[in-house]
Amino acid sequence: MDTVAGTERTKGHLDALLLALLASGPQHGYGVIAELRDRSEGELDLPEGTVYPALHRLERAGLLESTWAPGTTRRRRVYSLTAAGWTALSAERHEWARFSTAVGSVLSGVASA
Amino acid sequence: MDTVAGTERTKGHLDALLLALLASGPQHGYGVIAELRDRSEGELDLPEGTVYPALHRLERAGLLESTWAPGTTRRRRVYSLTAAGWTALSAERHEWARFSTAVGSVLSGVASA
DNA sequence: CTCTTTACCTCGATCACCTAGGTATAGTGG
DNA sequence: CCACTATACCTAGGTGATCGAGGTAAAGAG
Repeated sequence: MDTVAGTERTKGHLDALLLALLASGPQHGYGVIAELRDRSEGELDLPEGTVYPALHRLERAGLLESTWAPGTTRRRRVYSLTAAGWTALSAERHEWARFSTAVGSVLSGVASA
Repeated sequence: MDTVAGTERTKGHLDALLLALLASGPQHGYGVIAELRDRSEGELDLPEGTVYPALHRLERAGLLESTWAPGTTRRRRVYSLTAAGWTALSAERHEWARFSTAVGSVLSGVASA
């Protein structure tokens, strides 16, 4: 079957995913993709063309910072959260909570009126 | 504050929301918007420019059918699920479950490797 | 008789995301 | 030693979902 991304959309939650993943520690682009796949049990398999530009954008926005990995054989740009990134992550988590609760209650057919 | 939609972010789950809402019974466009708002406690406040075209699209796709409400004073196009619509809803529910589980486990920082 | 609410509709812009393409290095099997 | 695969990075441009803005009309409220 189709994993969510690849054929489908990450649906506006890309930033949250990237920030959350980098909350466990610095990671480079290719590694981010792999870990996202692992943690979601294959469900989230984002293309490079999605992830790299997003990392650049988050860095420009001041939520991430990066350095070329020192002492590594292969060239790797390693990203980590800035203070602003942690704040943003917190906001994203709350938003996800609100959003998923809202969608969940509609999908499960809860009438509130 | 910002509700999720309006600033956007319903991204990709629109069909699921509309089908799920109509699963509780036939409803017209304006009513769909209002009920979505109620059931999500104001969180999902979708603009008409989003909902009406989506209903038309779902009808063209054979997932919904509509009639002009008989005996109503005001003109209302009432939508209800077709058999295909119920099937699609079931699929959408599963997909939401998989997607939200995946995002949830990334956001909560679960390492599976 | 005006204002607000209900109720419908569509065009066009925006922007997030993906596809497709490209570079280069390190390890592996023959 | 040479091809192949995996790692690792990157971007230009297309596409399509969603929304903003605008428009019509009838009904109830004041």
